[in-house]
Amino acid sequence: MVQITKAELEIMKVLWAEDGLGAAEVHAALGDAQDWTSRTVKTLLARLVEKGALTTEADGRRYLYRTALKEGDYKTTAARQFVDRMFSGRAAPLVAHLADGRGLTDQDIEELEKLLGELKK
Amino acid sequence: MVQITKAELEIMKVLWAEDGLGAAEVHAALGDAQDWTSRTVKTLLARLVEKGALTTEADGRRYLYRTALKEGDYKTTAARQFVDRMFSGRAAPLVAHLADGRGLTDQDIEELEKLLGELKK
DNA sequence: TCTTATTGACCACACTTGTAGTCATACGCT
DNA sequence: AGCGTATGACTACAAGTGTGGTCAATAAGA
Repeated sequence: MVQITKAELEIMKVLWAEDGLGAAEVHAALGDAQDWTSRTVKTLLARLVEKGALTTEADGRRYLYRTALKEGDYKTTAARQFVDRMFSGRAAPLVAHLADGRGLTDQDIEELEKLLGELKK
Repeated sequence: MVQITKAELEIMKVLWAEDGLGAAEVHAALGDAQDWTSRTVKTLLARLVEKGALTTEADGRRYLYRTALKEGDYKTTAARQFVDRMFSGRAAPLVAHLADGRGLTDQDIEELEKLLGELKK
C-alpha cells in the first residue's frame, strides 16, 4: 500500500470528494483549510502521482488529477495498520480509548450498535 | 502531546511492559522483533528522553530508562488524532472499515458489545 | 595493574516530508 | 507578432526519521 503523508492526505480528500480537478482547482478547493501556495499544492500532487495514488490526464496545457487509490481501500488499510501498531490489532481497546478521551458521542454509540448488529449476521 | 514515531513506539512498548530498564535490556527485550543494533536502540532512547517521553535515572555507569508518558494517555491521544484525521472524528466509520478489512473477529465484536453496554450507562 | 568490554556522548548520512522557489513553455489577449 | 500569465518540470532546503558508526571514560576481570 502506498504511504500517504498528512499533507498528501488533504489533497486526496479533495479529489475523493471531486475527482478530475486541475491543480488550481485543488488549490482553490483546499481554500482556507490549508494555507499553502499553489507551488506546494503542485509538489504534493506530483508526489502523489509518483506514488501512484493519482493519475493524470492531459487537458490542454494542464493536467486533470484523478484518484487511482480508492478512498475506502486506503482507509481500510490505514485503519488496519493503525490498530495493528497501537492495539495489537484489537478493535475493542481502540474504541475504549476513544471513549476515554470523550471521543464518542451518543450518535457514535448508536451507530456502532447498529453496525455490530449487522456484523453479527 | 509528544510526537512518537513508529520506531520509537517499539521502544516505548518495551518500557511500558517493564519500566526502568537499561539500554542493553531494552535491546534484549526487543529481541528478534526489531533487527536493530544496540546503537540504534540507544539513539532512539536518547531521542525519547529529549522529547520528554522517557526519564533517566543514573544506575552506576548506566542509565535506567523510565516512562514519563503514560501508555493510556498516549494511546488515547493517538487514537483521537487518527480518527480526527481519517474519519472526521467519527468512530463508527472507523470500525466499519476495520470490519471491511476482515479486521474484526467474533471476539472483537463481543468485546465491543460489552463496551457499548457499559458506555450507555 | 593492564586490558577489555560496556556505556553514554556525539556524529554521520541517506531518505522523507513540508514548504516553496526558478525556469521554460505554451495559451490567450492586445 | 509580442507579452504576460498559468502550468508543469526541476530544484532547494531545513527538519524529522531510520539506522548505525566513533570515541572517550569507566567498570570489571585477568
